[in-house]
Amino acid sequence: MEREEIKVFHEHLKRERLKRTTQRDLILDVFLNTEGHVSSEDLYSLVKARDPSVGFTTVYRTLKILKECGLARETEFHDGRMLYENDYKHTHHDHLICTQCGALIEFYNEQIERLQDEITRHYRFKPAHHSHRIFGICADCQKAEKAAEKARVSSR
Amino acid sequence: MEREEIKVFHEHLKRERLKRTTQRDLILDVFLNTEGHVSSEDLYSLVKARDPSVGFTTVYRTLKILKECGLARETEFHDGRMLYENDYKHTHHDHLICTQCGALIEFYNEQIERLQDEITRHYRFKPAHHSHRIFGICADCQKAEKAAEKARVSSR
DNA sequence: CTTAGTGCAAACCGTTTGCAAATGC
DNA sequence: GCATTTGCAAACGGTTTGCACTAAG
Repeated sequence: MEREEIKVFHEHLKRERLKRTTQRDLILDVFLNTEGHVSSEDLYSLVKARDPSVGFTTVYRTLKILKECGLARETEFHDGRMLYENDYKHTHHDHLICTQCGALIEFYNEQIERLQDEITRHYRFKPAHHSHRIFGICADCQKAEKAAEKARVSSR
Repeated sequence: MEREEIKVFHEHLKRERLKRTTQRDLILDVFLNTEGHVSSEDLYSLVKARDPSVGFTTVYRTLKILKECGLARETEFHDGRMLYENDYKHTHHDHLICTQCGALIEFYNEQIERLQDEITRHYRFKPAHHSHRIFGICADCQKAEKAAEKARVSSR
């Protein structure tokens, strides 16, 4: 299963006349072993743990390549940092983002996707990708808020 | 009509125990006279034209206040810069963003809005705002691309 | 007269770049 | 051998902050 992603990567390198290096192979391998969303720093420290000689710059540059060949998907969250997730043959989804605790909830809605197609067709716009994020307070944080409120009232 | 926005602003200042200053009044006034999307730099130079003594920092800080009281809406575009638009009693819309020329096409879709409500309700998520952006190539740039392609072929 | 706001410069932070040395092809 | 990649350090660009000074309430 992960073989396939490695193949995609190597074919992309060949197609673009980029070189296959031990660093790039390592970074891909580490990336494929992550779950969910990782920042470039996260990835860097994971890579560093396996080979301390690898530089930050190389991680960045490799992430860019991973994006280009569709292996990584980049999403920006509420604090302005970018997070990456494995995107190869992963079902597309968008995000609810809790601005309090940073929680990420994935959602997918067939109808919204279809409506988007309609919209782009209407404007003769050739869509490449989209970013649909809903910011707010997650269920847990709402509960915590209510509990805090209660405590405040009873202590008066 | 713009009176109303000024009132909203002054009431927000009072409510938050912030002070009304000539700079803040000026920045709001300049902002209300812009059309469409402006960057903080744009706004800064417009403000500067009316009072060269105003600093960048103050424009930033005031934009933050304008966001807080719902007068300005901040959207991030493809190059990572933030653009601001007058959001007071303006009908909500989202954006198609041309990654080639930077063109912004506004769209609004009632059904998508409704589906979003359904989704947040399902996750008991309290939505504050959303950002729905579709990136791709606008009709004009597609035309230009095709024309360039044609020229390339015929010159062979 | 007390508190908040201003403008400046410096700090910040994630990202990008210039470059000499190292590596892949 | 030639071109690309690497790691480092320095640059970048938009934003934020510390601070002495100024102005609002």
